[in-house]
This record gives sequence, structure tokens and C-alpha cells, in this order.
Amino acid sequence: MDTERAPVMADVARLAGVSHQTVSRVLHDHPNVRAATRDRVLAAVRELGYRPNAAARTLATRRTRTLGVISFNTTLYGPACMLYGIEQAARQHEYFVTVAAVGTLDRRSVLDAVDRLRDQGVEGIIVIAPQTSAIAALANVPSDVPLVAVGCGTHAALASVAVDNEAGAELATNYLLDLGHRTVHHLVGPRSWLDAQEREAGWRNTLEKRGAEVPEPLAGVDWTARTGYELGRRIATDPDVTAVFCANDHMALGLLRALQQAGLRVPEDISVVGFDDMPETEYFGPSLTSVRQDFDELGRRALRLLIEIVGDPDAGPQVVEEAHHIVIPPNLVVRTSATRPRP
Amino acid sequence: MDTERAPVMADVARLAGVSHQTVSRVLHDHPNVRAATRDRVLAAVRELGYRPNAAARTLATRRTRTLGVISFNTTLYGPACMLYGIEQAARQHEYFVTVAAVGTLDRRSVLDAVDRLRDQGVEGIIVIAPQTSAIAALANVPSDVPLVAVGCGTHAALASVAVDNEAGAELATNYLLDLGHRTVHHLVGPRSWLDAQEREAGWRNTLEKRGAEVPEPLAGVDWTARTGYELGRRIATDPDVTAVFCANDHMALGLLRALQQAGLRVPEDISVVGFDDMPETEYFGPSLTSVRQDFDELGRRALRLLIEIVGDPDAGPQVVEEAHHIVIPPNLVVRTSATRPRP
DNA sequence: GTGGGAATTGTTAACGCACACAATCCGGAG
DNA sequence: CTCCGGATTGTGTGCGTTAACAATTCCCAC
Repeated sequence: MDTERAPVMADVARLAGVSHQTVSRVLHDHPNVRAATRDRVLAAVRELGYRPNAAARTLATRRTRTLGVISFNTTLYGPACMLYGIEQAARQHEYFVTVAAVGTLDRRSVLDAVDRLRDQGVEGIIVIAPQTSAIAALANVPSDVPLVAVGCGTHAALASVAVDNEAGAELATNYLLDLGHRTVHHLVGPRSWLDAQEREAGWRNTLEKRGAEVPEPLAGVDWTARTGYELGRRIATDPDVTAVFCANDHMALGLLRALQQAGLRVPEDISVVGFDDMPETEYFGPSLTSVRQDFDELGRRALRLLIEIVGDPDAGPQVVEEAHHIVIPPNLVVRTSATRPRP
Repeated sequence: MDTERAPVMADVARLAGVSHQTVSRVLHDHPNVRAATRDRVLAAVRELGYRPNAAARTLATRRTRTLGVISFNTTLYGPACMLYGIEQAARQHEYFVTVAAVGTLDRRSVLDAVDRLRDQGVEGIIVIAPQTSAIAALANVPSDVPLVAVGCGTHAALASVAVDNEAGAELATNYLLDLGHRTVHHLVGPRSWLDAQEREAGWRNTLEKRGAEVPEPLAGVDWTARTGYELGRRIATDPDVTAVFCANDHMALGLLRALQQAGLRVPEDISVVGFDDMPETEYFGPSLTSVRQDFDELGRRALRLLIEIVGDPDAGPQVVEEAHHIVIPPNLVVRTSATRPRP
């Protein structure tokens, strides 16, 4: 078979008639290399198809230029987008990203994932793990690898990048109240997620601030349409409900379906607002008004923050300064799923 | 700051009073090590918190235990799931996975991604890149790194794992014909994707086989609900249409919306069948009958195939044998969006 | 007790690159 | 013509691990 080994720097040097060090200099754009020499080296590089060995470079420089991403479930729309944003930004900054998906968010698996990544030598880790338990587990990882949490609520005890969930919930709730609804019901996401908690808080605070009655919220076990559907069937039996704010778009989809099956019309009978603004929400029946969060941007910002921390050797990751909490404001995308209540 | 370096094998050896080679032996479960020695070494490892340096190991063994995944857009449901399946399986086999997202599928960016991954030393690459152009670009990458395409149609010129698109389209088309529809219309996905082509072919072949008229298909520019909606508005104006097979679920969602807006009822006036069976389709209005493909499994199979090729040094990746084309049969999930036509 | 072989441990040399330092070259001032 | 300083190039070593080989120890049969 092809037992011929990949060419190494010494091979290039020999072919170009220089020392390996000169080859290294050319490769690193060192200034003091005669133009003729540089050309000869580059020609040799091309001829041999030489590519530097990453492991050797890492061993010598102690830098892997690799970052890790831990994600709970990259299948969900939000995490998938953030991962995409992270990868984009990483490429720009000439970093590699290796992913570690965890099936469950218990302490063990999260710490395992961190370990795997550390074994591989990542210089920093971004965590897409919105559950409170995950954040807790992360609090006491060895401090030799910087951590950034992304999309995990805004009150994490780590450097973090997140959308302002409370502001988003406030936007949605105010919008519905402004339309004239007496109050707004709420489908809460799974309460083990910070995002669900914060959205619920934002909703509740807004109602209280405006002196509206705070109805009992319905909490889901997960973020799926199925859960939205099941809670929706209960909503449908309550004649008092005129407006519902859903913790995310999937749940809203399930809710829409349940209401429709119950013979209720949206928005004529009940107004609905979602959260996330996934690309499909515009085509729900009816088109869903939703709070938009820019997951892509979230991912990019997280990566930039991490690189800043990594490149900045003085500040340890545990030193969570003001600047290490980035909060991005959401905005409301108005479509047709909400309207003023019937008199 | 904490300038103390991470402990290395020599440190462990010194503390345990043995040579570094003995440490290495213990770490690799080499048989000929006295139990007492092993214990002393393990104790030293624990005490120092020693973790082997991946770069050094790679340099010595010439193995990175890292695989690359190139994906067009990890934001889409299919790719996201496959990536997830891949990562799961990789972990099981003790491989790392690093991702390279490409924004566009032109030759350049795909080859760039391959290069980046090779620079990092991946032992093999899985490509989630369903466009024909991507497959073409991949045909002539240097053969020193094994490639596997996943979810990219079944006729790729590479080792591949894919769902049987034609069979899936046949399933859907036959189902609608069996319900009594004279013929079935089709919303084609973007024709630059193999999957779209294969689904269209399956649909067309089935109609021809059964002697049904083959109506002009409507081709989309992408897979989005928006496109489905736009094509759907045209479908809605054609009184002959009684059944539509959509190339994917997102397009079906857009179609449902367009039909509803046109005052047509599904399934009473028009039956609709989708493809993919995403988790939400059950909650569309109405609940969508769809062809299910198990993306997760696709990813896992792709990884296993790749590991087989990587671990098998004799067969080059270009040697695409029978066994290197894995085709997974889809199945139809029947819900309520299709029924027999009105007389 | 002693030779022989297996079990156990140590020594040394890669692996491929970067960095510190030494050596050489060149042109112009003296 | 000689010497000096900067530009250019070469030499040697370290990074932390594995693997080939050498050395030592141990145990038992003779």
C-alpha cells in the first residue's frame, strides 16, 4: 500500500536546500528571509504538498487552537443555531471547534463532557446547557479551562451570553395587554430551565406592574409541541382565557392545534404569542406573533467572548466581571395570531 | 499567576519512584506490571491530577482519534439530527468530532472545509452535504483521508449512508393512489439536492408504473415553508388537484397554510403527504402524514461505517465497495392530512 | 548453588515543530 | 584593506509521549 509518509519540514528543507528553521520562518512570515530563499521554500512546499503537523506544533507551542462546545441536544432549533454561529465565528478566528453532546444534563454527564474536552486539549469551552443543574455542575470545574455559557438565562454564575428573557416576556405580555386583554395566560416551559424561569418571571412581573390579575400558569415538562398541545387542551376548557403567551414556538404550535380542535379560533377567540421566532412560525395557522431571539448572534458573541478570555491570560474564568455577562435584547415580531379581544 | 505547569508523565514517574515507561505501561493496562507498582503509579497519577497530553500522544502514535464532520447548514432539522447521532456514536467509539460548517456548497468552500479538517489531523470525514455539487467536489479530494457522505441521496460516488428516497416517495405516492386519487401532484425540493431529485424520480416512477397521469411538478428553490407557501398558492388555483406529495415537511407546512388561506380544506378538498416526519408535524393543522426517516440512526450508521474504513487500512476510501453504500428504508407515518377524494 | 527463561523495569531514540542561540554573510565606514 | 553591525541562515534542544530494545530481577529446576 501507500506506505510513503507525509512530508515533514525536514523534507521541504532538503528539497529547497535550506535548514528546517528557514522553512519554519517562511511559513510564519518572518521578515528576515531573502525573497529568493522564500520562493524556493514555497516552491518546495507546493511540490511536496507539505502540510504542517498540528500535533507537533501543539506540542511545541502548547496551543491547540481548539475550542469545545458542550450541548445538551443539538437537535433543538436554538442549540443548533447557536452551534452554527459558534462554528462560523470560530473559523473566522482560526479556531477549531469540537463538540460534545450530552444526553442528560445531570452533573455526571456534564462533568464527563468537560473532561473529554480537556483531555483533547481544548483551550476553552462554550456550554449550551440551559438547565439550572448544568450550570450548578459547571460552577466547580477546575479553573484551568475558561468556560462560557450561552443561551442559558442571564443569571448564570459563569461568563455568559444570553438573550434577555425577562425583557422578551415583558414585550409579549405588554403587547397583549395593550391590545386590550384583561390579562394574559402563560404556558411555562420546563421549570428546570433558566429560560423558562426567566420568561415566567418576566410575564408575572409585567402583569403585576400593570395591575392585571395573575392567572395560574401551566408548566410543561419539556418544550415540545406535544406538551403545548396537552396544556392547550386544558386552556381550551377555560372560558376566561383570551390571550396566551407561550414559552416557545413549539409549544405554541401545539396550543394552536388544541384550540383549533376545540373549535376555538385564533386570534378571534384567543390571541397567542410565542417565543423564539423560528423560521416556520410565519406559516403556522395562523401566522404566529413571536419574540425573536437571534441564536446565531448569540453563538457568535459567545465565541468572541471566549476568545477574549482565552487570549487574556490574566483573568481567570472564575473572575466573572461585568463585561463577562452579555445580554442581548430580543424583539417582538408581530404577525396575525394576536388581536384585540372581543367586547 | 498560576505558572505551574500541568504534571507530565515524568512527574508521575518521579513521585512513584519508577521510570516514565512504567507509568505509560500502567496507563495502557500492559500485563507485565507488578500489582504493587501499578498501585503506586495510580496513586501518583491521582495525587498529581495527571492527564496525558493528547498532542504528544498523537505525535508518537500518529493517531488523533478525531473525526471531522462537514455540514452545509447544521441549523436544518435533518443535519442537526445527523450531527447528533454522529457525536453520540463517536463518543461510544472513543473518537472526538470536530465540525466544519460551510455556508455555501460550492466547490471552493467544501474543499476548504476538507483542508481545514485535514490540517487538524482528522482521521476521517463525514459529509452532510446533500447537493450534487458538493458530492462532485468531493470526488477528487486526496485519498489519504477517508470520506463518508450521509443523507445525500443514494447514488453518490462515495461511501455513503442514506435513506432510500425513491422508496419513500413511492410509499407516499402509492398511499395516495390507493386512497383513490386519480393522480398525485408533487412539490419538488431544490433540484440541486440529490434527495429532491430522488424523491421526484420515485414519485414519477410510481405514477407511471400505475398508469396515472404525471402532472407537471412544481420545483422549489429551497426547502423552506416559505417556498412551500408560494408553490401552494399556485396549487390552490388548480381545481384538478386532489392530492399533493411534498418533498419535505417544511414545504408541506407552507402548503397547508396556502391552501387554508385559499379556503380549501385538508384533507377534505386536498390530501397532503410530507417527507421527514419531524417531531412537530403531528401538530400541524391538520396532523401531517409523512415519510419518516431516522436521521439519528443515519448519523450513527455513517460514523460506524467511517470507523470501519478508518480502522481498515487496506481499503482506500475511493474503493467504494458494495458494503460502503448503506441504504436505510423509510416508512410512512399515517396521520390525518390525507384521505379518499370526494366522488 | 546455579543456569535459564520468564517477568518486570529502565534506557534510548523517535515523532515534527518552534524557539534560543550561534554562525555566516553582506555592505559600507574608517 | 579591514573591521563593524545588521541581515540572513544554521544548529541544537525541548515539548510529552510511545515503542524498540536492553537490563535487571525473580523463580524454579537441575
